[in-house]
Amino acid sequence: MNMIAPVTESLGRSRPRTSPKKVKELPVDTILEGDCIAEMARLPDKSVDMIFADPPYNLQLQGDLFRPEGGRVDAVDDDWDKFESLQTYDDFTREWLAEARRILKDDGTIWVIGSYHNIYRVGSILQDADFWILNDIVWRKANPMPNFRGTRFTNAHETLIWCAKDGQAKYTFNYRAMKALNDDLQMRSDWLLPICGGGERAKDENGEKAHPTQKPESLLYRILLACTKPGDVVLDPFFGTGTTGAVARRLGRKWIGIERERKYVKVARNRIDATLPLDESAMTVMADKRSAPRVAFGLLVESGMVPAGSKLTDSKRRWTANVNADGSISCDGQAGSIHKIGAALQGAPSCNGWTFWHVEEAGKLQPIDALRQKHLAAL
Amino acid sequence: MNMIAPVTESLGRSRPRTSPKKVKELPVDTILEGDCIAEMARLPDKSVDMIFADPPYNLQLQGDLFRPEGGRVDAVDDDWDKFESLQTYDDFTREWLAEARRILKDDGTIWVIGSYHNIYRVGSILQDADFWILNDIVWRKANPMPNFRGTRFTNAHETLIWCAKDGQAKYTFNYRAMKALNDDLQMRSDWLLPICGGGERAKDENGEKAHPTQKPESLLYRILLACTKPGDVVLDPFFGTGTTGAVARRLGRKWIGIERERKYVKVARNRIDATLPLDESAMTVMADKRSAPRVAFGLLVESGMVPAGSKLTDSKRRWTANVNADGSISCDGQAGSIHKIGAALQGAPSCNGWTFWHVEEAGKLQPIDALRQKHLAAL
DNA sequence: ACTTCTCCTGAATCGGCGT
DNA sequence: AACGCCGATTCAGGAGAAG
Repeated sequence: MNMIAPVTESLGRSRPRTSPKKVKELPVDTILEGDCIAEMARLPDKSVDMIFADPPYNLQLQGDLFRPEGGRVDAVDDDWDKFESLQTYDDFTREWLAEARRILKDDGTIWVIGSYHNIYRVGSILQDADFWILNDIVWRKANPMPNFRGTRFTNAHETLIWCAKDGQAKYTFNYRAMKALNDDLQMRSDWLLPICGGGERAKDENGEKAHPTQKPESLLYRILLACTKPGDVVLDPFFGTGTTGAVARRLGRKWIGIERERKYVKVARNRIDATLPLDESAMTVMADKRSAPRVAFGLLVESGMVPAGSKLTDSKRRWTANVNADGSISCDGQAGSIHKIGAALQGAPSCNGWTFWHVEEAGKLQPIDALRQKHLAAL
Repeated sequence: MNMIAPVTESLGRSRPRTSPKKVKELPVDTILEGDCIAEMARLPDKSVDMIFADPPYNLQLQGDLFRPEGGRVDAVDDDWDKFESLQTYDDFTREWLAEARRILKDDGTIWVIGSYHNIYRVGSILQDADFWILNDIVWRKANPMPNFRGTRFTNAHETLIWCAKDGQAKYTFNYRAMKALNDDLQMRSDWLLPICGGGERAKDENGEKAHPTQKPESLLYRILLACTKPGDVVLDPFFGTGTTGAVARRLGRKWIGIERERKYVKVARNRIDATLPLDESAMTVMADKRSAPRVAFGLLVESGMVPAGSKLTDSKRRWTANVNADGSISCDGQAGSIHKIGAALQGAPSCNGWTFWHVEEAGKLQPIDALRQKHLAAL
C-alpha cells in the first residue's frame, strides 16, 4: 500500500466527524475492505480529486421484478413497500453522498452511474446536497439485452451524472483530449460503448462471471481521461471487481477502492495486479491551449520575430495594422492590443488577435499564432 | 369544440376536488387558455388516455453567451422558466403531476420531457407520486448547439420519462409499430432525431420564431404512435405552439391543450387548423438514420484494439507515429489526428488516415481501416 | 439547372488571472 | 470582492445568394 499525504488537511468544519479514528495519510492504490460509508468516514476531508460511484440500483425495487407474473398483489401493501424502499434508498444515498462530498477536494468532481430505477433519486439528492451538475451522460449500450416480452422499449442505455462541488468550482476537463478522441469533433453527451463481456469480463474461481454489473473499461477510460490528470487520486466507493482501479493504474492515476464483499476484493486485487501502466509517452494527450505558458505579443516584437513597423493583416486583407515598438498595434487611428483592435474593427465583443492577425511570408498569409508556437517550441 | 363523454366517471376518491366547477363533458380538440393547474382541475377524473408534458426546465442561466465568431446566443430567458428555488420548482411539479394523475385513466400513461436541470426532480416526484416508470428515453439531438467555450461535453440530448399509473396497469404499447419504424429491430431507448427547425419551426407575425423550445413533430409522432390508439385522447398541459395537437390530429387522435400565453395559443390554433389528418408528408424524417455509424480512431484506442503507446507506420515505412491515450498521434514533434498528421508529413492538403496508417501484425502491415471494419462488425 | 459559398441558428446552468 | 484584460472557443443543417 502506498501512502501520500493529503494535499488539504482536515479543517474540522461544520460536519461532525462520523468516526474518531481518521487515517493520518491517504491510503492509495489499495482496496479498503468494508462498508462504504464507514470506510469513507475514515478518509480525510478534501483529499481526493475525483469520485466514481456505481451504487446499487435499488435492490428493493429489483425484488419486485422477480415476483411471479400474474400473482395478485395487494395494492396498498405494495405502495407501502415501495415507499419504504424508496425512503430507505434515499437515506442511504444521502449518507454516502455526504461522505463523498466531504472527502472530495473543492475542485474535484464526482461521477455517479445508474438506471431509471435509481438515477432520479441520485440526481435529486446530488442537487439537494449542492452539487452542481456539469453534464449528464448517456451510455448507449452497443449490445443491450433485448426486451424479450415486447412490452417496452429496449432498455439500451444507462445514465451518468457528472458534478462539481458548486457552480464556481474550477474542475478539470481535458477538452482537447476528448475532442481528439472523437475525431476532432467535440465529445457529446451520448457515448456509444459495448457492454463488458468476453475476455474483459472478470471470472471467479469457478469460471463464472464474478460480478453481475461489471462496467466496461472503455467507460472508465473516457471518464478518467476527461476529468483527471496523471497522479490524481480517484476514489470508487463501490469498487466491485475494480474496473476503476484497473483503468486508473493503466492511465497513471492513483486510486482507492472500497468494497464490502470479500469475493469481489479478491478478484479486483488479482485483476489490477495484472494490469500494466502505460508508459509515460503513451499517456500524453492533446494539451489545452489554456494551459500553455502565456506569450505576450510584445515578446515577438522584442525578439525581432515581428519587428516594430511591420504590417499585420486579417485573413481576407480587409484591414492592415501597424506594429508599434511596445507590442501594441495601430489601425484606423486606433491603437491597442492585437485583441482589442481586432475586436473593434469587427465590431465584435471580443477577438483572439493571435488567430485574427496574419503576417505575409513568401506571399502567403500566416497567422501570428504560428509564430507564437515557433517561439514556444524554441524554448 | 367537440365534446365526448368521459369514458370513466369521477369516483370521488381520496383526493379532494380542487375546483367545484368541473366540466360535465370532456372538451377535446381544443385549447384551454389558462394556468395548467387551474385548467386541469376542471377536467374530470380518469378521462384521458395519455399525457405528454413539456414543463419549464428551470434553466438558471447566468449572463450572456457569445459564439466564437462573435454572435450572441439567443437564450431562453422567458419569465415562465424562472423559479425562485428548487423547492419552488418541486412544489410546482408535485402540484401539476397530482392533477395529471387524477385526470389520467388507470391504464393511461404519461410522458414528461426535460434536461438535466429539471428531469431528476421530475423523475423523483413521479416515483414519489406512485407513478411506475416503464422506460426513460433519450432524445439524441442530431444537431445540438455546440459547447462554445470548450468547458463541458456538448449537451446533445434530452430525457423523457414514460410512466404508467402503477406497476400493474395495462398500458398501451404498440410493439410491432415501433419495430416496423426501426427497420424490424426492437425500438431502443435512445432515439436520434433532429431538432425542430426550418419550415417546421412556427413563426410569429414578425417572422420570428414563435417559441424558444418548440419540439420536433417527429418526436411526438413516435410517442403517439407507440402509446396511443386512434381516437384516444391526449392531454398536453404545456401546449406551447401545439406540436402535440398537430401530430395528434395527423394521427387521428383527439387532443386537449392547455396554454397560458395568448401569443402561443394563437400560433397553435393556426398551426393545427393547417394540419391535415393522416398527411404523413412531414414525417419523412422520423426514422433513425441507419447510415453506417462513424467510428472515431479514439474508439479503437479506448477499446484496446489499438492500445495507447503502439506504433503506426505508412505502407512504405517512411514514417512512424506514436498512438497517444486520447487517440491523437505524435510524429516528428507534432501531435494531432491520424488525418492531420498524415497530411502534414506528406505536405498534402488532406489525407485519409484510415488508409494511410498501418499497424504491424504478425510481420505484416495492415491498414487501420481493417481494424475499423472489425470494430464495426463486432457491434 | 446545378454547385458552392456565406450566413444564420438551436432548452446553454459555457474563464482565468492579476490588480 | 470587483474589475479589467487576455485570449480560447463551434456542429449540423437550412436558406438564400453567388457563381
